[in-house]
Parts: sequence; structure tokens; C-alpha cells
Amino acid sequence: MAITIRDVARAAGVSTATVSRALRDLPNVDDQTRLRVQQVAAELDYVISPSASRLASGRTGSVAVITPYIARWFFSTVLSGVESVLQSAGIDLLLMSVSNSSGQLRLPPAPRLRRRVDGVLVIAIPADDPQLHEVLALGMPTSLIGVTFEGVPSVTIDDVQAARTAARHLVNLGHHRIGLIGGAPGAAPFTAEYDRHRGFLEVMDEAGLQFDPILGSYGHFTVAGGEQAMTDLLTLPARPTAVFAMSDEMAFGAMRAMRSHGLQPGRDISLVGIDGHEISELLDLTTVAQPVQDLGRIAAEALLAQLHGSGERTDESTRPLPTQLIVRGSTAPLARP
Amino acid sequence: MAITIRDVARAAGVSTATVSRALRDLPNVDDQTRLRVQQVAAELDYVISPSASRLASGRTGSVAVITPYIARWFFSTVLSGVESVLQSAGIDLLLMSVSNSSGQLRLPPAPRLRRRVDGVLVIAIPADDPQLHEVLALGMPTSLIGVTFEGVPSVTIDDVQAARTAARHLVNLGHHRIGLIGGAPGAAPFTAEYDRHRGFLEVMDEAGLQFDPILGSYGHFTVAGGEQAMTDLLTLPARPTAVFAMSDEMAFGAMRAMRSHGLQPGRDISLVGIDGHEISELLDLTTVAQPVQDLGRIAAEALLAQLHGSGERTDESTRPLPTQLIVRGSTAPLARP
DNA sequence: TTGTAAGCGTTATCAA
DNA sequence: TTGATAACGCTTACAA
Repeated sequence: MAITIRDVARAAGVSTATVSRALRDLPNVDDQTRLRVQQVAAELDYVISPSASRLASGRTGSVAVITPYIARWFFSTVLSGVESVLQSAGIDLLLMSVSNSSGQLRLPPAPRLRRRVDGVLVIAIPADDPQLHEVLALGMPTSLIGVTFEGVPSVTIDDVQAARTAARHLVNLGHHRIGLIGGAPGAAPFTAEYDRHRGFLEVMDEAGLQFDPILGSYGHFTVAGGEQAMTDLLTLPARPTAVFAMSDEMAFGAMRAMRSHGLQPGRDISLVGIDGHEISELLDLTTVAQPVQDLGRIAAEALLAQLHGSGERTDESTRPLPTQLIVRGSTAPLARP
Repeated sequence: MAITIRDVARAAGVSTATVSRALRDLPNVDDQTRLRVQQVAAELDYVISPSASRLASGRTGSVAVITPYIARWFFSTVLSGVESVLQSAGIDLLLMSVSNSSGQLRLPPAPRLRRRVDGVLVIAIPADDPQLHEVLALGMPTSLIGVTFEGVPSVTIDDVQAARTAARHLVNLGHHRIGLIGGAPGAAPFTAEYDRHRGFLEVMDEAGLQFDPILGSYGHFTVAGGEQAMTDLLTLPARPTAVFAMSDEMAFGAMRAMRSHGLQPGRDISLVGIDGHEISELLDLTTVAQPVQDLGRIAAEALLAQLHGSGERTDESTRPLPTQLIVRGSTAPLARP
């Protein structure tokens, strides 16, 4: 069968304990000994058995990433940030999707986590989702991305601020009749939807523009959702002159709806999104960019810190990551009538 | 500490062996006994220790997915297909990226696989990449996506045919001066690049059009790569009237280059891609769509079959998955001069 | 600095 | 159908 630690020990003329210590770079091993053990191990092409190591040590050396979607831009980009950090740290990354969209019946993730991973990273699962609660109830080291939850470390942007920036941009361009495309207004607090909604309304208030609820159009955070929402706005008797879409993908859909109506973003209606999606540049969409990969990277680092530390959740209340307005052709000053 | 199998055995009044059998639905257990054991286990909130189980059984119940990129559309979409199958089968999915692009020094994946997973899924790593060879040399159950390799099961589309379809479409529209945007012509055989190149040239030959090498422009399979390649074509004395881009993302870049030059896809130059990228519809790009999620799903199923079967690689030489031409506004008949 | 040996929590063989 | 019990391959007190 495969080479075991005993084979290495025998070949190096030491005990298995010493091999174990030497190979893991633990202190209290003679340099000569360590070197010899490492050489022998290499010669024998020895690889440690993770199962045995995990059983004996109680640590799994792996973390789970729980995400609602894998194939969407935001989530896969976050994931790539997470992966790069975990890979460097030599930690196994278990990927688990919890999407229930495709009619797939999905087991709740919590039971699959126990005794299997040392920690969990959760990407943008709404704060009121029962699955999130189950995961948090496990009490293991956890790091949240794009959601906040009392007492649990999380990495986010300032969604209120991001929405404010987008809305302010439109207001500064002279627009009064500003439409809103986003998730349902009844979203749970501490979610991106909720906060972006709030930021938008704040700016409208401050500008002395009262938001006409008929200009709010809601749907899924997808291209299709944005298209539908924009279509609704375009069939209004009095169209908005500018629209704030809560995500770039919704804005893409909005653009398509506009094109179907023979309208052009920037010329006929100004449009701004949030994300900094790769495709936004192509479509010439003004957007408030967020550092998506960094979200993942930093959350992963925070999780590693918990793992290496006491194992307790250390909610160091990190400040939100910065966002940046990128002005492109989809927004323009309100044409004087 | 945590509940173990012995606690369950004690509480149910049976041996640990029986608990193990009952909980895994093995035969030769009395129905009464099985039921009682399951109830007791549930009451005690018992979860099996994967490490212990793996150590004792020799199976890890997990597979690794090795991919060059995580955040790119093709790869994340394949990944989502893979994940849905593995999740249903109760198999852990270990995600490993091998991208060396971002200057990140990445350990070769092979050593990280040994004794850690029961099988491997590899997404679109070129057939001549040494990392792929290392992985294959492990001799474990393996399933390839988007590459073929003698003796190893793989799931692909017919890239030659896909390219033929795209090229034929342009030829049928009356174009003679057709440009090519893609990966370097010196690509390794059995890769998408190589085959798409071949399919394109075949059609040109068959149509009696001889391909002027100056109309071939090569770069990375990215938006930026496509933009650069198209820019080069546009600065030619005699521009092509139509262009075949080997991927939709390259076509997106090509579109941007055209716009910079005041040209419009379909009107001034016809453009066709390959992929069926979600964004293609938005950009009105004609493309040859491939069933990307299915690629992942089917490859995962093939891997599961190996796992459940003899453990040997069963190269059942599955036929390539079908592709489909989707005609949109970016291609049009050659305007009669 | 090194070795001894008792776990870690299952699975699987063999016998009953 | 069930039970004893020997692996599985490592880690980690504790001793030396």
C-alpha cells in the first residue's frame, strides 16, 4: 500500500513522533534530524494521510464556502478571492451552493458542516434566511461577506454610501424624476438591498426631491429582473429621466429594455448601477464599483485569523471597504427642456 | 466532547458495528434494530466523524475540481454544473485553482490530491500542460472537461464543428475577406483553440476562399485580448468584412475595438463568436452556443460512475455535446459594392 | 531532543 | 443478524 509515517521513521532511524514533528516544522527537533527526515520522506515520496492526521489532531484543515450562486459574476469573483487566500494558507476549500432557485431540492448546509470543516465563509445570504441561522448556530469560526449579523465578523461595503453616491450623481446632473430598480423594498435589514434602498431615499430627501413610489420597480437581481423592472418604468405616463439600478446586472437588463423601446442610455435616460461588473465598461455603464475580489480575500483572511487564534469569533468590526463612482456614457446632464 | 458511535451504540443497546451498519443502510440489519438505531442517533444529534470514517474505510467521499480560473464565465458555469451533481451525490467538492496568471506562485495541484480525494475533475487545462500530466499520472479516477487526452474520459463539444458552423455562417452571408481572432495558432492539439482554428480553415478551403494569414490576429481568450486583436485587424489596409472570434469574450473586445473606430457590428463588419455567453444576447452578438453547464454536469456524472464502479477509468468515449448557432444582429449579408 | 504508547472514531473481518 | 476486535495512520502527552 501507500507509504506511512512508520516507513519513514524506520528508514530515517527515528520514531514516528519525531517524523511527525520534523515534517510539520515543530520546534524541539534537531536540525540534522529534521533534514534527514525530510530527505527520507521526499525519497520515499511520502504524503501524509489527511484523514489520519485529522482524526488524531481534531483539526480538519478545511473550510466551507457557502454561497447562493456559483455562476454569477459577484459570487464567482468573491470566490476567486477567497480561494487565492485559502490556497496560499494550505487550507482545503469545500464549495457548497445553497441555491434553491433551479427547483433543486437542496439539503440545508449546516448538517454537512459539523465535524467536517474548521470554519465557514458565507457569501451574501440574507440576514433573515433560516439557513444562515442554522449555520451560525453551529458556533464555529465564521466570516460573512456582504451581510452583517450581530456578533459575527463580516466584510462588506457601505451599501448606504454606495447608493448615496449613485443617487447623488444623478441629482448633481440635474435630474428630478429619478427611478429606482432593485430588490423588493421589504428586504431584510442588514442586506445590500435594504441599505441601497435607504441610501437612495436619503439623497432624494436631502435634495428636496420627494420620491414618487410609482417610480420604484422591483424584481430579481438579474438581467431579466432589471429588464422587466425597466420595462414597467418605460410604460409609465411620465417616465423618469434617470434611473438608479441596484446592481449592474439589473442595469444591463434595463439597457436592453431601453433599446427595445428605441431609447439610448445617457441620451434619453441616464442610468447608473452598482458593482463595477467587468461588462459595464463594455456597455458604457456608469457604476459605483465595489472591490469584489477583496471582499473575498479579506473575509478569508479574517477567517484564518480566527482559526489560528483562539477559535473564538473575533468580531473586530472592520470598516467597510471603499467604493468608487465610475462615470461613463450612460449618465448625462438633464437636457434643459 | 462530541457524541461518538459508542454513545449511540450504548444508548441503543447494540454494538458499534451494528450502529455503523444501520446508519449506512447496509444489508443484514434487522429492520427493528435499524429503526431504533436511527432514532437514537437522531435523538443524540449524532454526526459521523468523516475523518474517522475515511481513515477506516480508505475512501474520502470527496473529489477535487481543478480549474485555471474561477471568476470567468465559462469556468464558473461549468463549476456550477459540477457542483449540483456532486452535492446531490453527497460528495464533497474541493476547489483548486491553478492559475498562474496573477503572478501568484501556485503549488502544483498533484501533491495536494494524493490521499485526499477519490477522484479529480479537470476543467480545460491544455493537453500539453505539465500540471495536467502530473494529475493524470496519479492514476486516480479522472474526468476531463474541454480537453481530450488519450485514455482519459472527457466531456467536450466538437470544437472543429463549432468553428465550422461559425465560419460557414459568414461564408453563407457572402463574405470573402474573413478575419480570425483567437488564441495563438501554435496551440497544442486536442485543445479548443487548435480545433477551432482547424474548423475555420476547413470551411475557408471548402469555400474556395484562401485565408490570408494577415487576417489572423491572436491574443488571450479575454475581452482585452479580443480588443487588441481586432484593433490590429482594423488598422489593416484592407479590412476584413467579417470576423470569427474564437470566444464570445474575445468578440466582446472586438466589439469595443470596433466602436472605438466608429464601426458597428453587423452594419460595417460582421462578427460571430463561440460560447453562448449570457451577455451575448445583450450585445446582440451572433454566436455558436455550447451547453456549458451540461459539460460540468455530465463530467461529474462520469466521474461518479468511475467512483462507484471498479475505480478504473472507463473511457466510454462519449460523443461530443451539441452546439447551436444563434443568429443575432452582429452578422449580416455582405453589402453588394 | 527523542521515544513510548495511548488515543482519535470509524470500518470491516471473523466468529458466534 | 449481531458482536468482538483488529486495523486505519497519525498526534500528543508523558517519560526518558
